[in-house]
Amino acid sequence: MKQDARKRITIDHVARRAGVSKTTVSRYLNGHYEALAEQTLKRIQEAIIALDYRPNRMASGLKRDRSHLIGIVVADITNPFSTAILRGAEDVCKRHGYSLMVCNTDNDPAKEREYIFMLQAQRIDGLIINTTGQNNEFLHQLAAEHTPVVLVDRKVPELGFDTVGVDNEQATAEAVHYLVEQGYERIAFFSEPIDGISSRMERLISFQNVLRRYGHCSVSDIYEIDLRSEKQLEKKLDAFVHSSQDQSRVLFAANGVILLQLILELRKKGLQIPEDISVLGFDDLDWAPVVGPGITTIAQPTYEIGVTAMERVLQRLEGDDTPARQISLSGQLIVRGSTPSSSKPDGNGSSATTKSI
Amino acid sequence: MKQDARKRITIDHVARRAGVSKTTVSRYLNGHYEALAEQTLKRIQEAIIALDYRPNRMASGLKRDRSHLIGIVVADITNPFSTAILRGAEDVCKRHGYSLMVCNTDNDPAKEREYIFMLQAQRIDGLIINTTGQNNEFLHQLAAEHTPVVLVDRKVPELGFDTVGVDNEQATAEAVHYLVEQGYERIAFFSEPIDGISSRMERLISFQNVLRRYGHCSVSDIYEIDLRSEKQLEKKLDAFVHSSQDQSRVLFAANGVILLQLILELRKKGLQIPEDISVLGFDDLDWAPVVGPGITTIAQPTYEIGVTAMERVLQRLEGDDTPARQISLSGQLIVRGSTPSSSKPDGNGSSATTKSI
DNA sequence: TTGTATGCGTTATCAA
DNA sequence: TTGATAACGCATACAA
Repeated sequence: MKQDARKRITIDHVARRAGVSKTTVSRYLNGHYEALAEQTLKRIQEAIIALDYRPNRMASGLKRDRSHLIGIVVADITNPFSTAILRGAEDVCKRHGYSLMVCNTDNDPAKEREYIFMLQAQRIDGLIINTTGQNNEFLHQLAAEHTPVVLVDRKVPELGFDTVGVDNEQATAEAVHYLVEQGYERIAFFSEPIDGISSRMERLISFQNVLRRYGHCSVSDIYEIDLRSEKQLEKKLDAFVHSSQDQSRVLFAANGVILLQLILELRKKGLQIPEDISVLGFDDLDWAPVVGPGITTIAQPTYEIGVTAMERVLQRLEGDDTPARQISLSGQLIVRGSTPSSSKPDGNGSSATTKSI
Repeated sequence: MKQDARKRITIDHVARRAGVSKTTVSRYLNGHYEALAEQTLKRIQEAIIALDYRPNRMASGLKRDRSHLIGIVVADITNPFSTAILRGAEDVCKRHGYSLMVCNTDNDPAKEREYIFMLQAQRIDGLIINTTGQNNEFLHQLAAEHTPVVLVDRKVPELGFDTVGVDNEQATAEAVHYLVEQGYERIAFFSEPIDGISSRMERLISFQNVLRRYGHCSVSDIYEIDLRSEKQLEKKLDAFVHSSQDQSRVLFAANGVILLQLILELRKKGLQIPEDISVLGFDDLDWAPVVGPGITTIAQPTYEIGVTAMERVLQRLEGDDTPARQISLSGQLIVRGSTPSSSKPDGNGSSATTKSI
């Protein structure tokens, strides 16, 4: 019935051709060279090359209960933040002979759940996840099956998993501190909905803490934007812009997505950066230097987050059963022209200063 | 020896609990409801839920020679062009119960080869690849094993595979046509190294063809830039800038990466867009509207490319064995302020006109 | 409508 | 140093 009668090459063919048993071939495949006569070793090598044999990972996976697959679940694969993490994870993965299964949830808990199920069905060996926080039960299940789970960007304390992300508290504090010192009278915090998302929460809290320490009036200039609804951003930005008429003011964008949306909206309104309003954003996107006078940003070590998360998974896989670790990598404030000192309304122009924090 | 003595739930457990044989359970799992008594069907359902059973895809995959895995190999996963494709492919994949294995090659043929091997080992059911063109032999092998392969963005005629991408000829022609009509005296083509990469080649050829038709002098203003070498872009941009002193001029960036690099370099030199030099880029990146006066771009239907490629794979998987198809999706010229009519050095400001091509 | 027996390609156990 | 044999979890031919 099948088109091609010639079956695929299996370990049996290799064994036959090398004149040994498949056990012996298997030993070779798994690097037990100590237990092989030089003669047989060579014969096996030759047979493998001659037949162009490729071991079947489904078979060995079934037997050993190891798929060599690592799942990675991100909120939005088109977000540069996610892809940088992906790339970091991928590089490490490859080096260790694992492959990545990538899943995109759009922050939808239902989609996330479906993906977790799929990944479980594939018997992934480990999982890196930027979770919505709504599927803790299923994540727990994974862990109970001894599948290491590492959370990136977002923490869920009750899960007790390893966690990797930027140090939001420090990075935000540094940036807000800087803005206050630049003399801004009004500093607005724009974020996607906080929900229970730890990274957003941490940034908000740090933002408010710093302002409170300074006795700054902007403690309540907080705007949560659901980008799925058309006009929210426009309205809320309007509200802030009008309420801060004639004051020196700056927008703190809590992530790269909201940063871009804010800049688009400012442009639509004909507001100039920084003449009419200043801007600072979390996430140092590649276009930040070329928009307006250059956008001041907080650079996240996204690639390293991916690398670190993946390394954590591999360590767990190798038997590390020390308590869960919360790993925070530090961010870096990159000052550009979008946040000039508010007394002297001009500034550094296109030069960029970086400041480790 | 193992930590957890409780083994995983298998089809056997379900069978036992439901009081049937595993054959029957298997029938249920595969949707052969016609062959099941309502009674047993219910009992099986209950057992599955009670035990929270998840079929093991490695096992079923081994038996059926189907992994439910689709490989996707891209040159650079941090490039928005790639991620948009990824997202399209992913959406379709998910709808059909497949999962994506994502691989990143950095345009390195060696890496590409390693990944192809890995994917073969995992017995992927299909492959979408943005290939370097240096591993045709191995891609052929895959096809010989009846694994559908679909090429995105780059064609390799001798491979005889399905192909999905933007219509480079049309899109480029439209854009160059537009630039000529805007009255530019010098139009420079900047691209990453053409090598044998079909999409780059097609854009170049179309570029030159249009200029020739017009008897335009810029037919040889061609610059290939290897971005891995530090100063190449700077030097070549310098060369063009100096050679076109006092002429109206525009940069045609053949993809999004080179576009951004050009803009960064212009800024470093203190050259204004469009006062000192105009710019047009292939790939409508999300920041294009907010850089300078807005960058005129060619929008590629990247998401649709991903969707279409994945659909092609699935069709092949379902037995479609019609001849290979070359699918070209049309691009869209999006006119913004970076390419004003060169006679009247001002223009549309921030408004954008789109023009289907 | 259901069950028995066999095999998918690999690894692990045990014996030689 | 090597090999025979029995799993791994599932699907299928065939029988009942």
